[in-house]
Amino acid sequence: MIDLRLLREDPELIRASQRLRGESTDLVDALLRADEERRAATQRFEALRAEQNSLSKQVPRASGDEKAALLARTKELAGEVKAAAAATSAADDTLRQAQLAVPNIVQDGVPPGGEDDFVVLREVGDRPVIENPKDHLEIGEALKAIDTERGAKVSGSRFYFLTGVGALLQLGMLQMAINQAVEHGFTPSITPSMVKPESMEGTGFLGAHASEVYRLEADDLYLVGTSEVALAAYHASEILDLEAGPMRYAGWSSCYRREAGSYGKDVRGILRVHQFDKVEMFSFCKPEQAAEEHQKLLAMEEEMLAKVEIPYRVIDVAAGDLGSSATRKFDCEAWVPSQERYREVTSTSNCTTFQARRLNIRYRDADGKPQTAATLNGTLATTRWLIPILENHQQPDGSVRVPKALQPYLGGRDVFEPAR
RNA sequence: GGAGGACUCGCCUAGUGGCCGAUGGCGCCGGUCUUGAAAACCGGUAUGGGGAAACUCAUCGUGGGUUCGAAUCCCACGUCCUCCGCCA
Repeated sequence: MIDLRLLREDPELIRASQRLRGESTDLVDALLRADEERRAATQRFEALRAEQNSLSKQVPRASGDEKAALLARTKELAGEVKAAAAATSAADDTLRQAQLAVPNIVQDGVPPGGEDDFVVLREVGDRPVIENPKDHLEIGEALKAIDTERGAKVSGSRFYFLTGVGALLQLGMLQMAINQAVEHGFTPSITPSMVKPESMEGTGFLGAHASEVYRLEADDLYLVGTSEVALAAYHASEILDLEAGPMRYAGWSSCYRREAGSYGKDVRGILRVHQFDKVEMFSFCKPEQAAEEHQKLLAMEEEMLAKVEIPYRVIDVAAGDLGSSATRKFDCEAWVPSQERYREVTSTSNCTTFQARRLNIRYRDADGKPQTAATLNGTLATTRWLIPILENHQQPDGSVRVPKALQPYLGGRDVFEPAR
């Protein structure tokens, strides 16, 4: 949610941001109107309520005719107050809806435009020279590491089994991610993968992407698409102590995505699946620290990518592709030899106070006054990483070299041989 | 699944229809005293909204209801605890 004070002071700032995103400025004007109306409704209600309170106080002291007159008036007032209260709460709802409709303000420097208008910040690592590269599924099947056929048999399309070295590789990689996070002072966390509607709503995943989310009707719960949801909601309605610096978490969870509307897209292998595992970083900090923290999360991602020895590039995502909560977003895209292109493997977003405002997450400023905190998130490793790991390290004989940093997590193995 | 009990300001607690945004203790912050500290004493110590301000409104798990008036009465829900049953 946008800060309403900022909206009142400088609506043009928000209109400009909307234009950068390629979205309508009407939403901003609707929000301004809703804000205006809510304040008017509030004032009407409060005037009536104040009168009611003061007359009510006189009732016990009055007697006889005076009391009867007072009661008659207060009785009448009670009805008016009730009506005014209803109008106020309707105005509150309208305001909230209008506020939810306006995305975060785009940070200065974000490239304008849509999905294809990102700016490449850097390319890191040398792409391996591989003749007729096999894709990850072919490699994974040969290693008996990935089984999408049985995934489909058991659960349907976009499901898979990781078996043998595939299972070990994923566990090792995620363990390595957790260890790195711990080294950097993050609190390792294993989080619920089912959450209440308000947690889902609070993190902003029930907006434009509601159709991406699995809902458990019978229990009124949602399956999370990332542990960001649980980690963000973890401190909901709390006042955090951020004096010692940002509070950082690394959440390990399974993630669930419906992938509605992506029929026929990336259907082969495990690039786009309904369920995967992920270690996600999440930071709570003061707003003035957020941009620096964003760089820190990006550096964490790059450190992981270096450890698995994958060539990648970092992109500065364009305004129109930011999603509603982010003010800026950097993706790391790994080189996928079989596709001869880069594919997203991490994403880190600076949500400034946008998400925390919804979730009512605050800290105390130098004057001891509560202020809305900033939140940021970023990917440290996911199942999808297995794709560039397998493909970039494939050998002509069908084996796969294990990156050095990963070897300790795999009992010292330095190569995966195809199963006989 | 069934039967009970509880939910108040960081923590513990008082409060059974108007004088309660709410008592007291602990903790915390500031001050006095002290070479310094402790102790003692004094003062302060929820959050949000509206308003230029004076001020005002809301919040006692959540949402409804009764009433001129609700922390207090009624209903529903949630969470936690105890017991019984059932399943790991």
